[in-house]
Amino acid sequence: MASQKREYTRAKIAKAAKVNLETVRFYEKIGLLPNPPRAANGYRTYSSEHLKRLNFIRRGRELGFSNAEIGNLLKMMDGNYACDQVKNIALVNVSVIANKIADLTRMKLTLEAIAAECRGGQTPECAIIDKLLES
Amino acid sequence: MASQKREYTRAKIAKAAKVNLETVRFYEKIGLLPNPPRAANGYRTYSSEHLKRLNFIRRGRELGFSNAEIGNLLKMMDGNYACDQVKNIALVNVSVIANKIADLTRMKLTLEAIAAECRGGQTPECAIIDKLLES
DNA sequence: CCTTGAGTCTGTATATACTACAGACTTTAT
DNA sequence: ATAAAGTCTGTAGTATATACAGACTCAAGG
Repeated sequence: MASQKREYTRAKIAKAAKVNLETVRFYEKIGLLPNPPRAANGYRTYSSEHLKRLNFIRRGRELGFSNAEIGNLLKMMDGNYACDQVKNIALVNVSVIANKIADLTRMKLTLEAIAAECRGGQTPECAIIDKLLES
Repeated sequence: MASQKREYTRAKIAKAAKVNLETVRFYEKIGLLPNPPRAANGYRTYSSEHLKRLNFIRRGRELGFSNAEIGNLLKMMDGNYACDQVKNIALVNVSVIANKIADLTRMKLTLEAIAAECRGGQTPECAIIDKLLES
């Protein structure tokens, strides 16, 4: 018995999946989360299937997948997928992340170097401004 | 003689400052770049002052400053500024960047670990999907 | 039963930082 | 003279949400 057949309101499922209340509706709008059935009053009624999917999305986001990539992973999950394809998407992401880290590291070093030259204080001369103005 | 009193069209200044043509107009719209005088035909005529500013903006962006922060730096440059304030902005940025690097590093390690467990191949079971579905 | 507060509904606006396009006009080159 | 290239404006789209207004419904207390 993996998950019980529970029902959730939007606020409840948002809390359970640790995403923002409005984000749930947003994911429905962009097709990541299937539209839940509505009660007689028009209120959405989510199931544990929705919760599982929302958790999947959140974890994917935490690992740096774009919503489009998560959509692909979900589509694969729903249809037939080969492990190869999934692994490929993951590895592409690893290299994208590696590039971002390299960029940020370069930025940080430069910024630290510039800031270190700055004497601070109340003087109107500033090494940082000078550096940014350099031709 | 730092910079000659040259004039530039939008395409020319964009190229000279290494920013996208449309981005120039965008920076005017959000107030980072002062509106240039217009020729009789309505065309913008930029000066070397504009080029200096555009270069400043680009370099700032490359160092991870937001447009709002660059706006502050430019305002300081135009008025009276104290080196202290500038340095502060720079150092706040260093720590923001450091946090981003830490986040990305964590993401990358997790993703690599998950991908390493994946046998690949054409099987429909996938350690990556399983990991994302984990409760 | 009535009121009040909380929850939900929809559509739309905001934020960041651009990029792209349509339709009209001007300038430049052949 | 004509065609290509550049410029103008306003607006829409990208990605990823978040927030709000105004209407409606529901649950609890007196």
